[in-house]
Parts: sequence; structure tokens; C-alpha cells
Amino acid sequence: MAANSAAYEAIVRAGPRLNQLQQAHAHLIVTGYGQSRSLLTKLITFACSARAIAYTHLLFLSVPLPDEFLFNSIIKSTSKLRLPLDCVAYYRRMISSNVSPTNYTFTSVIKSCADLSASRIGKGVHCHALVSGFGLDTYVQAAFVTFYSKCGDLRAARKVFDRMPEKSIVAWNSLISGLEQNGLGEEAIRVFNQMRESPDSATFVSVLSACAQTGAIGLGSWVHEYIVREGLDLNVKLGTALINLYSRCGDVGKAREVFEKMKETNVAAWTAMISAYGTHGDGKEAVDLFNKMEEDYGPVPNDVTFVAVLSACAHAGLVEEGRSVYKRMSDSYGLVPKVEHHVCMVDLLGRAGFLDEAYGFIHHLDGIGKATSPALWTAMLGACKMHRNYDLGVEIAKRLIDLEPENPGHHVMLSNIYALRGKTDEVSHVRDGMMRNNLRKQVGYSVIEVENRTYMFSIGDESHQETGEIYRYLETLMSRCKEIGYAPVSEAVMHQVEEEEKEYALRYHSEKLAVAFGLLKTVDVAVTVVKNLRICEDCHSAFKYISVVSNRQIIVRDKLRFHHFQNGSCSCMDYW
DNA sequence: TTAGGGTTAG
Repeated sequence: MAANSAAYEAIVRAGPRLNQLQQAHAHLIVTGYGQSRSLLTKLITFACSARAIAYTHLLFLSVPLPDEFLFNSIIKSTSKLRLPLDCVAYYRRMISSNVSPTNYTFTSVIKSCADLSASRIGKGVHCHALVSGFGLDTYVQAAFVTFYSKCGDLRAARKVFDRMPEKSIVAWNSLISGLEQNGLGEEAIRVFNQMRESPDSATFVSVLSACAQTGAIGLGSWVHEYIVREGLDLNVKLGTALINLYSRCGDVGKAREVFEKMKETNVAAWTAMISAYGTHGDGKEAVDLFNKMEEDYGPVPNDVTFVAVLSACAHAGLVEEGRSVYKRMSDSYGLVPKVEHHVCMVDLLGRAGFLDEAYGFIHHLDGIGKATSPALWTAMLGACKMHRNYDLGVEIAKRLIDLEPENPGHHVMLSNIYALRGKTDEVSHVRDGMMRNNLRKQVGYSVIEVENRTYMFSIGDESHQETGEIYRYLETLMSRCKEIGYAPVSEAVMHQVEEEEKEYALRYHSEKLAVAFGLLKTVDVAVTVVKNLRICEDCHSAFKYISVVSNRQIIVRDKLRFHHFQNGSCSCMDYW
């Protein structure tokens, strides 16, 4: 007994360190405990924590009759360590060994299925859990809510959740997070409002993300106030969610305030802040913060950080800074640039007008077998359109259509490029092709929040109570703009709009309606509008003039970045 | 021993 206890102590002392564990293992064998299931289980758990998966497996094979406890330990460890394939393999082995699973088995293996987005395997596990009698286990159910959400099957997630007799806080959080992560921010907020339990810090992280996604600054600030009032600990994840909230709702200053107040920061928090500056067009601040991160012995930047910095440089025209950052990525940090970094570089060079260099960059990648992503050509195409390189643009757009015929975006780009050159026949040809193949451009809409209520506008929208008033006000604004020099963007650009949009012309684009509504309903404050697509050229020009005639600041968040219109100019300096 | 949370290109 004493020897057994000493052996156990030796394993615990070794901890998740491979060398020490192997010594302890040798000792077990020498002292005759090499077959002890309980000691080997402990050893295996540590070996797995050390990520020594081959050794873990070897140890496992040395156990004569693995029991429920050993299987559960190894399934849980592999799941926690994000070794989902091993986890599923041990689960299968457990079944074939006729060892009965428990709720502990299921929660771990479901988590691994979620990590793998392995929809078919997970559904099989679900059936198995039901027939094994764990259909009403709160832990198992919550795990399934997460699993279905991560597979994008929100209906199934909802079904499991709705059938839970006792809905735990974790189940609520799983559903809210699942909705938010699948782009259903509004729905996530609705579910949050139905919650009867008191929310905890994980709830707020997901709710804040949902607010950031939808632009619901009213609820977002309420959550912030609640956190302060109730003295909730502003941990890193919560702080980062707040930075993201303020940034994506247009207030970088407030985002920075939160960042400065955080007691503990990490790479995600810094990256969120850098990204905030980047999307608001303040590339210099983004690069400064990145430099500070390096100088102050801040957290070590990761590949996500580099995407944020490079994108910030691209949007601000900081070509030399971008090149230097890209070089440092591998030279100083040993990170291998991935597709997203390559895309940033093509974007950086292309936007700045170095089309040849951008093209050469892709060809260089091609030469080393790394130019497989259509995203690279999409970035290149954007640059061609921006710098009016029609021939190359048409060539690339056609290539992209060959690569991804189902992507309506490529067809729209080709049509837009033809339109810019006045090739109306070609435009109709592309449009007809889209119609034939049932490819539709994404429907654009703009959202604005006034006094905690959100209002959504689509093009030529007449569904609002105050439609008459909004349209009349917009007319007045536009004629005042014309008096000081505004001219609608040329006829050629008009052809870029969808057929059914033409009748409304450019005048009633969703972002114009939303801005007019905002100006009408508020006094003195900046008007912030969120658009799901990129802002249109004419609206971009119009808002500069509107900021003058209304003497107000207009902030538009489009699909890619922010535009702050004030005193007749935009923060993007027309560089977008 | 179990389930849930933040950062990224086009």
C-alpha cells in the first residue's frame, strides 16, 4: 500500500512533463505496479496533458482491461486539449470494448464533434446519448446546443434548448453565443431579453458581441453600465468584448478608454484595439500601438494581430509600414504568412496603385504553390476596379467566375467593371447570365439605432411610419447639397445597381434613408449607420455635402470599415 | 472530473 501511494506521489510530482512521467512509469514497472489500472490512468491523463499523444496511446494499450474511468479520463483530456480526432477514436473504442458511457463521456465527445464541425458523427453521438438514457441530462443537453450551433444548425440547437425542462445558465449562454456566432445578432439579443436567470460574465460577452454585430449601442452601453454598477470583474474577455463593441459602434475613443482601464490584457485585447484603429482608417495609431506592443514587452503578436495591422496599413495607404510589418512577421516572430496575410499584401499594394507589384506578388506565390485562394484574385480585382484597369479587371473577374461560378459577387464585379466603361451590352449579358443561373446579389440594407430602437432601411423603403417625412427631408437635404456643389455620380455608375433598383435611382439608397432618418430624429449628436454591404460611391459623395449642410457628423460602418463624415470630408480620405 | 465567453483579409 505504501509503495502504491509512493508511486502515485511520484506521478503527481512529475505532472504533465514527458521526461518525468517516463521516469515514473519506469519506476512503476520496476516496483511491480506496471499493470495497475488506477496508477496508469493517472499517468495517462498527465501524458495527454503534455500533448504526448503517441506515448499516451502506448500507455493506454498497456492497460489490460480499460474501465469506464480510464475511458472517461482519456476522452475528457483529449477533448480539453483540442485533440478531437483522438477523442472520437477513444469514444469509439469505448463502445467496441462494451464499456458503458456516462454523461461525462458524452459532454467531452460532443465538444470534440463541435470542434470538428462533424455534423454526422455528432448526430450519431446524440442518438447514442438518447438511447443510453442521457437525453435529460442538463450537461449533455447544453453540450448539444453548442454542438448544433457550431455546425450552423440553429434549428436543431433551438430544438434541444426548447425541450430542456431545466434551462441552465450555460444552456442559455450556449444558445445566445451560437446565434451571435452564426450572424444572428438580433435573435441573440431577443433570447437574452427572454432570460429569467441573472446573466453572468459569459452571457455578457456574447451579448456584447451581438450588440457589436448589429450596432445596438443602446443595449451595449447598458451592459457596460451594469457591469460597472454591479462591480463585475472586467476580465480580459469581457474587456475585449467591450473594446469591440465601442469600436464597431463607431466610438474608437471609448474603445481606447476601456483598453486603458483593463487590469490584465493579452494578445486578443491588443489585437482588438489595433483592429479598431484600422477599421476607422487610423492606420498610424494602429501601427503605433503595434510598435508599443513590441517595445513594452506586451503580449507576443500572433497571426491575427498581423492581419489587423496589415489591413490597417492597407486602408490608410501606409505601404512602407505594411511591407516592414510583413517582413517582421517571419523575421522576428517566425510566423509563416497565411492566405489572409497574402490577401492583405495584395490589398495594400493594389489599393496604393502598385498593380504590377501586387500582380507579381500573386505570381510569386503561385510559383511556390501558395496561390490557391480566390481571395487573392478578389483583392486584386478590387484594386483593378479602383484604379480603373479595365482589361486586367475583366480578365481576373472571368477567371474568378471560372473558379467560383456560384459566387454572385464575382458576376457583380464583372458587370460593374463593364458598366464603368459604358459597355451596356456586356452589362446586360452578365446580368442575364445571373438571372438564368438564379444568382442574386446580396440585398443591401442599413440600420440605425435611435433611442434604443433599431430601424432598418432597404432601398426605396416605404415601410416606415414616417416615410413621407423622411423622403421630403431627404429631398430638401439633397437640393441644399446641390447648391454647394454636389453632383450625383455619373450615369455609368448607375448601371451598377440591380435592375429592380434602377427605378429608385441613387436617391433612395438604404444608407441615405437611414442617415436622413437619423438627422431628423436626433439633435446635435453624430448619426451612426451600419450597412451590410459596401457604401455606394454616390452616397459617399453625398454624405460629405450633407455633413456640411446639416452641420453634423455622420458615421457609416460598411462591410469593411468606417467612414466618418465631417465638415465636407471623410476620414477614409476617399481611399477605400 | 462534466456544458458556455473576446481578436483577423477580400
